[in-house]
Amino acid sequence: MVKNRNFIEKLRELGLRPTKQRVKMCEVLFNREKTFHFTINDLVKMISEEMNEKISLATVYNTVHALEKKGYLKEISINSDKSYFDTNTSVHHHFYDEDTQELIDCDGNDIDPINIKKNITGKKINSVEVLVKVASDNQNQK
Amino acid sequence: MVKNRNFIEKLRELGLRPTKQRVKMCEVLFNREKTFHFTINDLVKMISEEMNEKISLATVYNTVHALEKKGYLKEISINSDKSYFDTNTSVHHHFYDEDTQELIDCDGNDIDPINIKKNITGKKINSVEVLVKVASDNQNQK
DNA sequence: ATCTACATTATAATAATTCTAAACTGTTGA
DNA sequence: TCAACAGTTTAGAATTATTATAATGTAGAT
Ligand SMILES: [Mn+2]
Ligand SMILES: [Mn+2]
Ligand SMILES: [Zn+2]
Ligand SMILES: [Zn+2]
Repeated sequence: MVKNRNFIEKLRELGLRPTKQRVKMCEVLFNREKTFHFTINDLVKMISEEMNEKISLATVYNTVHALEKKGYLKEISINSDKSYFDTNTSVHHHFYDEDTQELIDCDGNDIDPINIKKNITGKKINSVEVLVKVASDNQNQK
Repeated sequence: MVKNRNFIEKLRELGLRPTKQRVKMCEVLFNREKTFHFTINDLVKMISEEMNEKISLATVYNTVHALEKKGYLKEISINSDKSYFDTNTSVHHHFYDEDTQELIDCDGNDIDPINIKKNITGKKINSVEVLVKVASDNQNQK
């Protein structure tokens, strides 16, 4: 989503009413240089730091899912108890640091294109994603 | 885990007491020809079908996690609200059918080995897993 | 301005997972 | 033999993550 822009217009274009909750969330999510990864709880914390009134947790879920459906957020699968979201909606792979529980984007040329030789009859491929789990090198050292 | 075997011995070898709950769970999980994927709820259903007394949900979680730690179960990441587990503990990739919410194993030669060119300093790679999401071909057809 | 239909919010409910107190079991030593 | 004790295991209670829905808000239509 375009940075430093009137999110009111932008939300209207998407068919979403530009409520104060949504505009604030868009500012927190998209008014920045780099894309980033977050959990719902991270986001709630970020919002409350920038805002006096608090947005209800359910509304944060609602809006995140609305923006996901419109293609402005992506959900990332991790072996974990909570969902991660990504403001980088391009097709890309991830490193997951099991020590810090942080996601790191894989650049296009960090991993060669994946060639899938099998195909499931009647099904088409929607996405191909690689997850590389990493952890501290000196975990079990002598 | 070896099929058609005395799970009592086997559990003892792992340092787990062979309680009736655990032995029954091992039978349900490992006394079969092929490996399979399941959610905790799937497993509870399978157990109650084969057993009169029911095992508490917390115990199912405990035992699944114990077997996972011992390397006899693997957790699989999916964009979803529940965890999937796999009795196939080898390194392998998956197709995920978004229509039926079923996991399908990728054979070794369905996907070429993934070459990771980037490395995170001080971190070692623990796993590299590909998830291929598929869905019905004629979803949005004219 | 008022009505109406739909969109949105946020509380209440549910589902998934974990915590922990009570029950169990294996070991030790009288 | 068999308490006493120290883990271990179970499962009900508690917590956390997510969703359902009742209440509230809003954009036309009249
Ligand atoms: Mn989602
Ligand atoms: Mn786990
Ligand atoms: Zn990313
Ligand atoms: Zn598998």
